[in-house]
Amino acid sequence: MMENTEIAKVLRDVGTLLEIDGANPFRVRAYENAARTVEPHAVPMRTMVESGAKLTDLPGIGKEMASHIQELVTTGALRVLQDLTREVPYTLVEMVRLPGVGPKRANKLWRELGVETIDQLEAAAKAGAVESLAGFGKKTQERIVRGIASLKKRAGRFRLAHADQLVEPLVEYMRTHEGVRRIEVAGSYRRRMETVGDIDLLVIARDPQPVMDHFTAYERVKKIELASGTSARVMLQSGLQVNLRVLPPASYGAALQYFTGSQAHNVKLRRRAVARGLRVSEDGVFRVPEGEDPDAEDVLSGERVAGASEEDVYAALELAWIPPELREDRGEVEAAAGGKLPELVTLDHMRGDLQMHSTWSDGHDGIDAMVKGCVERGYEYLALTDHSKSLAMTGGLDAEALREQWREIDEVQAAHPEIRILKSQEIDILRDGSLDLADEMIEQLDVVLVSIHSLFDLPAAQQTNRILAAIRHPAVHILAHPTGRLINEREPYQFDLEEVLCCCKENGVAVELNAHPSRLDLKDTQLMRARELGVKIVISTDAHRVRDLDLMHYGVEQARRAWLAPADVLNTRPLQELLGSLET
DNA sequence: GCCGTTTTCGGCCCGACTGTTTTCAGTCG
Repeated sequence: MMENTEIAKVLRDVGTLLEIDGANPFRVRAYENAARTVEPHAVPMRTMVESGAKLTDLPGIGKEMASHIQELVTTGALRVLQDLTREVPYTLVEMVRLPGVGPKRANKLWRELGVETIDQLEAAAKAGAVESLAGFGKKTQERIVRGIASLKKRAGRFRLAHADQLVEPLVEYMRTHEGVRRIEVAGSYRRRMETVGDIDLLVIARDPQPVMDHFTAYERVKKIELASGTSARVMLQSGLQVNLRVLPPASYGAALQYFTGSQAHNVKLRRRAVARGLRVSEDGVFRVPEGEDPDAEDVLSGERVAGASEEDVYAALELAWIPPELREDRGEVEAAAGGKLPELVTLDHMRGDLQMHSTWSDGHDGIDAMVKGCVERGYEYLALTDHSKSLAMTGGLDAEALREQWREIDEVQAAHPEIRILKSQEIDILRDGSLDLADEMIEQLDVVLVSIHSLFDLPAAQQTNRILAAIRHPAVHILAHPTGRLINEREPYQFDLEEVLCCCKENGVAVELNAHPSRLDLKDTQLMRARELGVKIVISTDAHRVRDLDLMHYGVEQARRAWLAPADVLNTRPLQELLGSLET
């Protein structure tokens, strides 16, 4: 059974292989477009196929794509892909993702050097065989080596949102078993880390075996790696490893605490326990009998003082319950001991979204739809931030187009007095730090958002100066996705973030926490630093369609990992207060 | 391969940068 993300991946891979093979570029794009439709679609393709829904009604899905999707859903494979991989090695798809390597170069590397895998490419590049190829050179070769190193660093980790898509149906499936009394996902997933390596599933059940059998029988399981007693480990078809532990009610809280981690957090807790004559394990909290070595292996000796719930585990250590997002040993244990845990921001605190796009540039939905989407989510305001003109590929707006857009905004605003539409633009920061819109236009915007979308490889000093110049523009309010990273895809550009944050502070410019799960930019530790410096922070989805507005929770989760309270986040404030604090 | 129609073909976001060239292909967003 395939999820939409997996179907999208297959379609995308077919497109990439066709591209390497030199196929018609528009045909290639058709596969990419189809993937972009399938991936975020609310209804699973398998449900649509089962119910006989017309797939060709979806944008970018014609007769051919519909039949591909049908085939994938029913057989789990795609004939077209199999045929194609007889022509072009499947592994070249991965190569194309390296910065500096596109379809043409991948083709050349393969045909002229016989390179098919990343490992072979690495060997060839390190041996200096790549630079001698026509169209390649020393710099490209070095770039490839760097790209591979970066790729290997993140091997096997899934973006949180990707993991969500795989884990949610699995949890639903597990719940359908009558023996499952309670189920929780622990680990880095529960701490809402930006990427996760594997999944830890905890289940309370009286009788473990039927639950274990149910788990290993999940149709998306590719391989059962281990299954005995009360624990199992499987590999899903997506490559995600999932561990299951079936537990008795009495130790559920202790196990949940233990398997949620982090390692560093748990070490700190156990140290605290020892100082109180206690021992914490995944089975519970125990009082160490007089004269016994607290590090002894026999974990079940001594009186059990806690373990059924996480709250009582923490309470036994004289600690308030600590939200999972904080459990990184960044001072949360000390804070919990001193009653100084922060009141963390929640989704309910958010009163508006300050970055989104419409069909005026590269968004999928019109202004009216986006506004209604924000109304439905209970927001008081939103900022419409279509791109500026130098981003030609997105259909960025020049001054004239922007004025036209304002007329439409005024109309939509008149129809929706219940929400305030803030006129804004995501203005490109040009090479020299100047902005991609005339000052007389900028001055008329309610919110001025600036960001970088070009020249990612400038030397650090130059990049820093470029950003500083933009921040110093007196009209600028928000620096969007400040580091430019794409999780698992692209490293941040090189610049001095500390200097930029200080400059934001001096100039009253807020930094964005871009909530899109492929960005989450700034990241948690950087946000902590921003907050420490007194820099204002906003959380925005960067939505390109109505559904993307729901990505706000990823931003909030990341903010919680950074200890942010509602007061630290400007768009938790009512409209007038927000506008006031953007100006100062 | 999709789409829309001026309805079964012809068009499909496009401009800039980089490193390789010696006038530009390939990559990127």
